[in-house]
Amino acid sequence: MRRGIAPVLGSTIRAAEFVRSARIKPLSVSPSRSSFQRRVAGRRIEGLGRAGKRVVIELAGGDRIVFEPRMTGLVLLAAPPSEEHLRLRLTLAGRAKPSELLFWDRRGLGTLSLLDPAEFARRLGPDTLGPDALELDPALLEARLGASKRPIKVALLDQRKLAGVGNIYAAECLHVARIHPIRPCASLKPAEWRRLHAALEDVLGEAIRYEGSTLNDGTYRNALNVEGGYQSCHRVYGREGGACSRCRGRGRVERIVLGQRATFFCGRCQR
DNA sequence: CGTTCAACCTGGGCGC
DNA sequence: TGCGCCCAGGTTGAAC
Repeated sequence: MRRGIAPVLGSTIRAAEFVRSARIKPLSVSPSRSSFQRRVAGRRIEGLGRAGKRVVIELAGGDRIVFEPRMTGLVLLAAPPSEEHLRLRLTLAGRAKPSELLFWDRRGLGTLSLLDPAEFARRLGPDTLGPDALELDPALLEARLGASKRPIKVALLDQRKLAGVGNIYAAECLHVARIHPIRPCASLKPAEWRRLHAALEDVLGEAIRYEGSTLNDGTYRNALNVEGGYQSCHRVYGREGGACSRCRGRGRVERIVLGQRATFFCGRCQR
C-alpha cells in the first residue's frame, strides 16, 4: 500500500473531504473530522511510511496521517471499487501527479487519525507495536516470542510482540517453516526459530512482490484498484480439505480456530 | 499476567 | 427469490 501511493510524495494537500453515503456508517476519525480538515489543508506530503499494518503520510510540520485499513480498507490513487464505500478524498495539488488520494472501506472497520509527533510516538510506539516482521533476525524473533506458552500462531498475530503479520501470512509462514500452529512458543527449538524467521522473510517478501492476496470476496486491491496475485500461491490458507503441496496428497489441509481466527495447516508435515 | 469473547460494520456464499 | 446463518487480510476492551 505504501509503495502504491509513492507518486503523491511531494504533493500538497488542498483539502480533505469526508465522503458519506446513506446507509453506510461514517468513517471513524481521530481526533475529529473538523480538526483533521483544518490541520491537513495546505500541507505538503514529505514522507510515506508504514507502522506495522498502518500506512503513514508524513506532513510538513511533523503531523502524520495514519490509515488503519483493518479488514477491507484501501488507500487508492485510482477510482474505487464502489462509490458507496468511499470514505475520504484528499485533493492534491502538484503537476503530473495524482490529483487525489482516496480511502475506501467496505466494512468500515478501518480508522483514520492525525497525530503530532508526540502522539505518534505514544500511540504507535514500542508499547503498542513490536519490531517489524521484516526487520528481525532469528535471535530477536525468539527473544520476542520465545518465553510465551501461547500457541505460536496466536503469538505471531500479536502486534505488540511483532508488527505486521496477519492471519493469512501467519498460516503460510508456519507451513513453510513446518511448525504446527498450536505449538507453544516456548517449545520451539533454535532450528525452528531459524526456519520461522526465514519463512517470514520469504513469504512476506513474495507476497509483497505479488502485491497481496485478493480473496474470494475480491476486496483487496492495490493503489490502482488492481487485484493482488499472492492468493494463487497460498499453500494452506483457505484450502481446507485440499492436498498439502509438500506432502503430495499424503496430508490434507485442516482448519481449526485459534484465538478466534481461522487457522489452516497440514497436520502431517507441520509438527 | 494470560485467555476468551463480544463488539465494531458490510456483504458474499451457502443451505433450505 | 428470500431468509437465516456463517464467514471474512483486524483491533479493542471487558470479564474471568
